[in-house]
Amino acid sequence: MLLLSKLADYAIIIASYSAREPQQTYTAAEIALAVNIALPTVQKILKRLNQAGLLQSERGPHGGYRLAKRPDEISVAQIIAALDGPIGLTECSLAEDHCQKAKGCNIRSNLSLINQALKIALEAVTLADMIKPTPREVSISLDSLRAHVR
Amino acid sequence: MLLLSKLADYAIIIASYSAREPQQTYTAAEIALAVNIALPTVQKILKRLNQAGLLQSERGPHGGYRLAKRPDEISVAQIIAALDGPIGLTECSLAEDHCQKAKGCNIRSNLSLINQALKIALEAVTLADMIKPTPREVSISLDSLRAHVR
DNA sequence: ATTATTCAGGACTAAAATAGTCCTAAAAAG
DNA sequence: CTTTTTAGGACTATTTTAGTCCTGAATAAT
Repeated sequence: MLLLSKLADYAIIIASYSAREPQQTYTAAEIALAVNIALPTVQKILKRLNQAGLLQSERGPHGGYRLAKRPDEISVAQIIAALDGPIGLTECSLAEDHCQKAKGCNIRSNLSLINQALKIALEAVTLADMIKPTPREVSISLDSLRAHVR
Repeated sequence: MLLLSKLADYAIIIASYSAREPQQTYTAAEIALAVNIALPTVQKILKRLNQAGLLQSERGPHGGYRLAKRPDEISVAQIIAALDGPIGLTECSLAEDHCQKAKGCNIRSNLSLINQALKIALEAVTLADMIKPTPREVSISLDSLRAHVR
């Protein structure tokens, strides 16, 4: 069971790449070369990140993409959402109208808590965290997570 | 972005259903009727749960399926794994040989922590929890989660 | 024994999601 | 006005996933 689509996975790599030089503008081609992903795919991903407001773009010569915000203001959750849509454990954690299959299904409240926890965890990790060579303090995210759920 | 496949989702419903009468043996047909899922699909799921050792089966008249362990000994994580395979955020969280795309990729340690946290959370929730009408103490899982990650 | 019931195993099909590519247009710079 | 580069979206191919079906084996009852 894989959580992220390939595209979202790539997107995290790409965003992390440009987070290392947040001022710098990179063309799609440069990024494709740097992260070793096919150019058309990179282009697609950059467009989506741009539409989601996570990147800024500029056309023409010397154009390209750069982060629209500071690395610590862009969460992994935002990147995933831009590529894969909203995060949910099951269909029914997204739907407003609760689960059609009414039988056997007021069961899932525990799962929805896990879902929430996951969301919060992904929101807590930012690009700034991603480019740190060795991670240490995801405990921060877990604290906030506890706070939310308890 | 959906975390669980439909099949895994169904599996949780089905397992929860038989967790309410753990001694009772149910035929595939009975369960299909009760949870309102197509019989062949239910059969497929029951077989996989059985193969995974979560259910016991008996053939012949009066045959059927029942839980192989107590409800509090069967975690949601086990059910998901039986249907969707091992839980992982990305390809590279499963692979032993770390990420081929070496460029830009010693980046993911934070994600793998989230992955771990998710796993632990799913392991902490059992069928016994699932059949409680109102959930309260996922905080337990989060504590153990904190313990593991910190 | 024979028959009815039920699971076991796995092949197969169909549908949907995903990944990946490509084309045309628009903006910017020189 | 030509080159560079993104914008938008259509399109195709691939892979996954869901769902169905068939044949065989175990069990129980008559």
